[in-house]
Amino acid sequence: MFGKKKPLPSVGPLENAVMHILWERGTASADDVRLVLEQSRKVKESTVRTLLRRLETKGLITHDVDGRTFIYRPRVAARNMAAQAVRGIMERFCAGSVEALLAGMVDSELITPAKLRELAEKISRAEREAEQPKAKR
Amino acid sequence: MFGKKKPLPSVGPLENAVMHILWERGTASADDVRLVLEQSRKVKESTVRTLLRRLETKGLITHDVDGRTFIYRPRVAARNMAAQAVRGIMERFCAGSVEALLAGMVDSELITPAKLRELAEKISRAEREAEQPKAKR
DNA sequence: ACGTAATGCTACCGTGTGTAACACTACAGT
DNA sequence: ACTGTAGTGTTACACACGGTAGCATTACGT
Repeated sequence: MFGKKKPLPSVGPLENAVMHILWERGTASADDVRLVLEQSRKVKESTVRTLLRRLETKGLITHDVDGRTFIYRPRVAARNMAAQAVRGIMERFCAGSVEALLAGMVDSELITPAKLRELAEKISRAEREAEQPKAKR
Repeated sequence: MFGKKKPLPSVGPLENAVMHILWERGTASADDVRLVLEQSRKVKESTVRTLLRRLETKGLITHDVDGRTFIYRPRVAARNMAAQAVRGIMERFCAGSVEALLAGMVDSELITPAKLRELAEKISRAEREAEQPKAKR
Protein backbone atom coordinates (compact mmCIF):
# COMPACT_ATOMS: atom_id res chain seq x y z
CA MET A 1 0.00 0.00 0.00
CA PHE A 2 2.93 2.28 0.56
CA GLY A 3 4.92 1.15 -2.43
CA LYS A 4 6.64 4.00 -4.17
CA LYS A 5 7.41 2.12 -7.36
CA LYS A 6 9.97 4.64 -8.42
CA PRO A 7 12.26 3.58 -11.25
CA LEU A 8 15.07 3.20 -8.76
CA PRO A 9 18.05 5.48 -9.08
CA SER A 10 20.86 3.81 -10.92
CA VAL A 11 23.84 2.73 -8.86
CA GLY A 12 27.31 2.07 -10.11
CA PRO A 13 29.40 -0.90 -9.04
CA LEU A 14 31.29 0.97 -6.37
CA GLU A 15 28.19 2.60 -5.05
CA ASN A 16 26.68 -0.81 -4.93
CA ALA A 17 29.61 -2.10 -2.96
CA VAL A 18 29.00 0.64 -0.46
CA MET A 19 25.36 -0.32 -0.22
CA HIS A 20 26.44 -3.85 0.46
CA ILE A 21 28.60 -2.79 3.31
CA LEU A 22 25.76 -0.85 4.83
CA TRP A 23 23.36 -3.70 4.36
CA GLU A 24 25.73 -6.06 6.04
CA ARG A 25 26.68 -3.90 8.97
CA GLY A 26 23.45 -2.04 9.34
CA THR A 27 25.32 1.17 10.05
CA ALA A 28 28.74 2.52 9.29
CA SER A 29 30.68 5.75 9.33
CA ALA A 30 32.39 7.02 6.23
CA ASP A 31 35.64 5.72 7.59
CA ASP A 32 34.18 2.33 8.41
CA VAL A 33 33.06 2.05 4.85
CA ARG A 34 36.45 3.08 3.59
CA LEU A 35 38.18 0.50 5.75
CA VAL A 36 36.02 -2.26 4.38
CA LEU A 37 36.49 -1.10 0.83
CA GLU A 38 40.23 -0.91 1.32
CA GLN A 39 40.26 -4.62 1.94
CA SER A 40 39.89 -5.09 -1.75
CA ARG A 41 40.80 -1.81 -3.41
CA LYS A 42 42.47 1.52 -3.05
CA VAL A 43 40.07 4.31 -2.23
CA LYS A 44 40.55 7.80 -0.97
CA GLU A 45 38.51 9.19 1.86
CA SER A 46 36.99 11.85 -0.32
CA THR A 47 35.90 9.28 -2.79
CA VAL A 48 34.05 7.34 -0.18
CA ARG A 49 32.43 10.46 1.15
CA THR A 50 31.32 11.47 -2.28
CA LEU A 51 29.82 8.07 -2.80
CA LEU A 52 27.97 8.21 0.46
CA ARG A 53 26.70 11.66 -0.25
CA ARG A 54 25.51 10.69 -3.69
CA LEU A 55 23.83 7.63 -2.33
CA GLU A 56 22.08 9.76 0.22
CA THR A 57 21.01 12.23 -2.46
CA LYS A 58 19.56 9.35 -4.35
CA GLY A 59 17.57 8.49 -1.30
CA LEU A 60 19.12 5.10 -0.86
CA ILE A 61 20.74 5.76 2.47
CA THR A 62 20.44 8.18 5.33
CA HIS A 63 22.50 9.11 8.32
CA ASP A 64 22.36 9.96 11.98
CA VAL A 65 24.88 12.21 13.55
CA ASP A 66 27.03 10.92 16.35
CA GLY A 67 29.03 13.82 17.61
CA ARG A 68 30.75 15.02 14.49
CA THR A 69 30.54 11.72 12.74
CA PHE A 70 27.92 10.65 10.28
CA ILE A 71 26.57 7.21 10.86
CA TYR A 72 25.12 6.06 7.59
CA ARG A 73 22.46 3.46 7.21
CA PRO A 74 20.44 2.06 4.34
CA ARG A 75 17.01 3.47 3.73
CA VAL A 76 15.90 0.60 1.58
CA ALA A 77 16.33 -3.08 2.15
CA ALA A 78 18.40 -4.98 -0.34
CA ARG A 79 15.49 -7.18 -1.23
CA ASN A 80 13.34 -4.20 -1.98
CA MET A 81 15.92 -2.63 -4.19
CA ALA A 82 16.19 -5.94 -5.92
CA ALA A 83 12.46 -6.09 -6.33
CA GLN A 84 12.34 -2.60 -7.77
CA ALA A 85 15.05 -3.49 -10.19
CA VAL A 86 13.20 -6.61 -11.15
CA ARG A 87 10.10 -4.57 -11.71
CA GLY A 88 11.99 -2.40 -14.12
CA ILE A 89 13.30 -5.41 -15.93
CA MET A 90 9.91 -6.93 -16.14
CA GLU A 91 8.55 -3.81 -17.72
CA ARG A 92 11.44 -3.48 -20.08
CA PHE A 93 11.66 -7.00 -21.28
CA CYS A 94 8.56 -8.88 -20.36
CA ALA A 95 5.85 -6.30 -20.82
CA GLY A 96 5.24 -6.55 -17.12
CA SER A 97 4.56 -10.24 -17.16
CA VAL A 98 5.87 -11.98 -14.08
CA GLU A 99 5.22 -15.26 -15.72
CA ALA A 100 7.48 -14.51 -18.63
CA LEU A 101 10.12 -13.41 -16.20
CA LEU A 102 10.03 -16.57 -14.16
CA ALA A 103 9.87 -18.67 -17.28
CA GLY A 104 12.94 -16.88 -18.53
CA MET A 105 14.75 -17.53 -15.29
CA VAL A 106 14.03 -21.20 -15.56
CA ASP A 107 14.96 -21.08 -19.19
CA SER A 108 18.28 -19.49 -18.41
CA GLU A 109 18.89 -21.92 -15.62
CA LEU A 110 18.87 -19.33 -12.93
CA ILE A 111 16.61 -21.64 -11.07
CA THR A 112 15.17 -25.07 -11.58
CA PRO A 113 11.43 -25.60 -11.72
CA ALA A 114 11.68 -27.79 -8.66
CA LYS A 115 13.49 -25.18 -6.65
CA LEU A 116 11.08 -22.57 -7.83
CA ARG A 117 8.14 -24.56 -6.58
CA GLU A 118 9.86 -25.27 -3.34
CA LEU A 119 10.59 -21.61 -2.71
CA ALA A 120 7.13 -20.58 -3.78
CA GLU A 121 5.67 -22.85 -1.18
CA LYS A 122 8.10 -21.84 1.47
CA ILE A 123 7.31 -18.21 0.90
CA SER A 124 3.62 -18.87 0.86
CA ARG A 125 3.91 -20.62 4.14
CA ALA A 126 5.94 -17.87 5.70
CA GLU A 127 3.48 -15.31 4.45
CA ARG A 128 0.54 -17.18 5.85
CA GLU A 129 2.17 -17.39 9.22
CA ALA A 130 2.98 -13.73 9.20
CA GLU A 131 -0.61 -12.93 8.45
CA GLN A 132 -2.16 -14.85 11.31
CA PRO A 133 -0.97 -12.61 14.12
CA LYS A 134 -3.12 -9.50 14.06
CA ALA A 135 -0.09 -7.26 14.38
CA LYS A 136 0.95 -7.20 10.78
CA ARG A 137 3.91 -5.05 11.45
CA MET B 1 24.95 -26.16 -20.35
CA PHE B 2 25.48 -23.56 -23.01
CA GLY B 3 24.72 -20.61 -20.85
CA LYS B 4 27.01 -17.71 -21.50
CA LYS B 5 26.15 -15.84 -18.33
CA LYS B 6 27.71 -12.70 -19.62
CA PRO B 7 26.90 -9.58 -17.63
CA LEU B 8 24.67 -8.51 -20.48
CA PRO B 9 25.62 -5.39 -22.39
CA SER B 10 23.79 -2.41 -21.03
CA VAL B 11 21.04 -0.98 -23.17
CA GLY B 12 19.65 2.51 -23.02
CA PRO B 13 15.94 3.29 -23.13
CA LEU B 14 15.87 4.00 -26.84
CA GLU B 15 17.93 0.97 -27.65
CA ASN B 16 15.56 -0.98 -25.53
CA ALA B 17 12.63 0.40 -27.48
CA VAL B 18 14.29 -0.84 -30.62
CA MET B 19 14.73 -4.25 -29.08
CA HIS B 20 11.06 -4.26 -28.25
CA ILE B 21 10.13 -3.56 -31.79
CA LEU B 22 12.28 -6.40 -32.98
CA TRP B 23 10.92 -8.73 -30.37
CA GLU B 24 7.40 -7.88 -31.35
CA ARG B 25 7.81 -8.09 -35.09
CA GLY B 26 10.45 -10.73 -35.20
CA THR B 27 12.23 -8.93 -38.00
CA ALA B 28 12.41 -5.39 -39.25
CA SER B 29 14.43 -3.20 -41.53
CA ALA B 30 16.03 -0.03 -40.28
CA ASP B 31 13.23 1.91 -41.84
CA ASP B 32 10.55 -0.31 -40.33
CA VAL B 33 12.03 0.38 -36.96
CA ARG B 34 12.13 4.06 -37.62
CA LEU B 35 8.49 4.10 -38.67
CA VAL B 36 7.43 2.43 -35.47
CA LEU B 37 9.57 4.73 -33.38
CA GLU B 38 8.16 7.74 -35.15
CA GLN B 39 4.76 6.85 -33.82
CA SER B 40 5.86 8.19 -30.50
CA ARG B 41 8.93 10.33 -31.10
CA LYS B 42 11.03 12.16 -33.63
CA VAL B 43 13.98 10.17 -34.85
CA LYS B 44 16.30 10.57 -37.75
CA GLU B 45 17.18 7.71 -40.01
CA SER B 46 20.81 7.86 -39.10
CA THR B 47 19.96 7.68 -35.46
CA VAL B 48 18.02 4.50 -35.93
CA ARG B 49 20.77 3.01 -37.98
CA THR B 50 23.32 3.85 -35.35
CA LEU B 51 21.18 2.22 -32.72
CA LEU B 52 20.76 -0.90 -34.77
CA ARG B 53 24.45 -1.10 -35.47
CA ARG B 54 25.34 -0.64 -31.86
CA LEU B 55 22.84 -3.24 -30.83
CA GLU B 56 24.38 -5.60 -33.31
CA THR B 57 27.86 -4.82 -32.04
CA LYS B 58 26.63 -5.66 -28.60
CA GLY B 59 25.53 -8.97 -29.91
CA LEU B 60 21.90 -8.42 -29.13
CA ILE B 61 20.65 -8.49 -32.67
CA THR B 62 21.78 -9.70 -36.04
CA HIS B 63 20.71 -9.20 -39.60
CA ASP B 64 20.14 -10.92 -42.89
CA VAL B 65 20.56 -9.10 -46.12
CA ASP B 66 17.64 -8.82 -48.47
CA GLY B 67 18.94 -7.22 -51.61
CA ARG B 68 20.46 -4.04 -50.28
CA THR B 69 18.33 -3.95 -47.20
CA PHE B 70 19.29 -5.21 -43.79
CA ILE B 71 16.64 -7.21 -42.07
CA TYR B 72 17.40 -7.11 -38.40
CA ARG B 73 16.30 -9.65 -35.90
CA PRO B 74 16.92 -10.27 -32.21
CA ARG B 75 19.63 -12.69 -31.25
CA VAL B 76 18.43 -13.09 -27.71
CA ALA B 77 14.93 -13.64 -26.50
CA ALA B 78 13.43 -11.00 -24.28
CA ARG B 79 12.98 -13.48 -21.49
CA ASN B 80 16.60 -14.43 -21.60
CA MET B 81 17.75 -10.87 -21.46
CA ALA B 82 15.42 -10.42 -18.57
CA ALA B 83 16.85 -13.45 -16.88
CA GLN B 84 20.40 -12.22 -17.35
CA ALA B 85 19.44 -8.91 -15.91
CA VAL B 86 17.79 -10.62 -13.00
CA ARG B 87 20.91 -12.63 -12.46
CA GLY B 88 22.88 -9.43 -12.18
CA ILE B 89 20.41 -8.04 -9.74
CA MET B 90 20.49 -11.15 -7.67
CA GLU B 91 24.22 -10.95 -7.41
CA ARG B 92 24.19 -7.28 -6.65
CA PHE B 93 21.50 -7.20 -4.08
CA CYS B 94 20.78 -10.65 -2.84
CA ALA B 95 24.19 -12.24 -2.76
CA GLY B 96 22.99 -14.59 -5.44
CA SER B 97 20.10 -15.89 -3.42
CA VAL B 98 17.06 -16.58 -5.53
CA GLU B 99 15.06 -17.00 -2.41
CA ALA B 100 15.83 -13.53 -1.19
CA LEU B 101 14.91 -12.22 -4.59
CA LEU B 102 11.54 -13.90 -4.70
CA ALA B 103 10.87 -12.96 -1.12
CA GLY B 104 11.63 -9.37 -2.01
CA MET B 105 9.28 -9.51 -4.93
CA VAL B 106 6.51 -10.73 -2.71
CA ASP B 107 7.48 -8.18 -0.13
CA SER B 108 7.26 -5.40 -2.67
CA GLU B 109 4.00 -6.70 -3.96
CA LEU B 110 5.34 -7.48 -7.38
CA ILE B 111 3.60 -10.77 -7.01
CA THR B 112 1.40 -12.45 -4.47
CA PRO B 113 2.46 -15.69 -2.83
CA ALA B 114 -0.54 -17.37 -4.35
CA LYS B 115 0.29 -16.26 -7.84
CA LEU B 116 3.88 -17.24 -7.31
CA ARG B 117 2.89 -20.75 -6.40
CA GLU B 118 0.51 -20.94 -9.25
CA LEU B 119 3.14 -19.88 -11.75
CA ALA B 120 5.73 -22.14 -10.22
CA GLU B 121 3.47 -25.08 -10.74
CA LYS B 122 2.50 -24.05 -14.20
CA ILE B 123 6.10 -23.73 -15.20
CA SER B 124 7.01 -27.00 -13.59
CA ARG B 125 4.28 -28.67 -15.53
CA ALA B 126 5.32 -27.10 -18.79
CA GLU B 127 8.90 -28.06 -18.17
CA ARG B 128 8.00 -31.64 -17.42
CA GLU B 129 6.09 -31.89 -20.62
CA ALA B 130 8.88 -30.35 -22.60
CA GLU B 131 11.31 -32.84 -21.15
CA GLN B 132 9.48 -35.94 -22.29
CA PRO B 133 10.22 -35.50 -25.98
CA LYS B 134 13.88 -36.24 -26.53
CA ALA B 135 14.34 -33.04 -28.52
CA LYS B 136 15.10 -30.60 -25.75
CA ARG B 137 15.08 -27.68 -28.07
C1' DA C 1 44.03 28.73 20.70
C1' DC C 2 45.47 25.07 17.75
C1' DG C 3 45.62 20.83 15.57
C1' DT C 4 43.17 17.18 13.96
C1' DA C 5 39.19 14.76 12.44
C1' DA C 6 35.24 15.04 10.05
C1' DT C 7 32.35 17.03 6.42
C1' DG C 8 31.01 19.99 2.12
C1' DC C 9 32.11 21.71 -2.39
C1' DT C 10 33.82 21.46 -6.83
C1' DA C 11 35.90 19.50 -10.59
C1' DC C 12 37.91 16.41 -14.01
C1' DC C 13 37.88 12.35 -16.80
C1' DG C 14 36.18 8.19 -19.07
C1' DT C 15 32.28 5.81 -20.83
C1' DG C 16 27.81 5.09 -22.62
C1' DT C 17 23.76 6.79 -25.02
C1' DG C 18 21.16 9.87 -28.01
C1' DT C 19 21.70 12.52 -31.90
C1' DA C 20 22.97 13.34 -36.48
C1' DA C 21 25.61 15.08 -40.61
C1' DC C 22 28.10 13.38 -44.32
C1' DA C 23 30.33 9.87 -47.27
C1' DC C 24 29.86 5.80 -49.78
C1' DT C 25 27.71 2.10 -52.66
C1' DA C 26 24.76 -0.23 -55.61
C1' DC C 27 20.42 -1.13 -57.90
C1' DA C 28 16.85 0.86 -61.08
C1' DG C 29 14.90 3.48 -64.56
C1' DT C 30 15.47 6.38 -68.65
C1' DA D 1 25.65 4.18 -69.80
C1' DC D 2 24.40 7.69 -66.38
C1' DT D 3 22.34 9.40 -62.70
C1' DG D 4 19.04 9.44 -58.84
C1' DT D 5 17.84 7.36 -54.85
C1' DA D 6 17.58 4.04 -51.32
C1' DG D 7 20.29 1.96 -48.15
C1' DT D 8 24.51 1.51 -45.39
C1' DG D 9 29.08 3.00 -43.09
C1' DT D 10 31.85 6.55 -40.73
C1' DT D 11 32.62 9.97 -37.63
C1' DA D 12 31.54 13.17 -34.23
C1' DC D 13 29.48 15.85 -30.66
C1' DA D 14 26.86 16.77 -26.41
C1' DC D 15 25.19 15.20 -22.13
C1' DA D 16 24.68 12.48 -18.04
C1' DC D 17 26.59 9.41 -14.76
C1' DG D 18 30.02 7.12 -12.03
C1' DG D 19 34.77 7.00 -10.20
C1' DT D 20 38.25 9.80 -8.45
C1' DA D 21 40.02 13.25 -5.72
C1' DG D 22 41.80 17.93 -4.14
C1' DC D 23 40.77 21.66 -1.34
C1' DA D 24 37.79 24.47 1.77
C1' DT D 25 35.33 24.43 5.93
C1' DT D 26 33.90 23.37 10.52
C1' DA D 27 34.04 21.78 15.14
C1' DC D 28 35.70 19.04 18.97
C1' DG D 29 39.45 17.82 22.14
C1' DT D 30 43.62 19.19 24.53
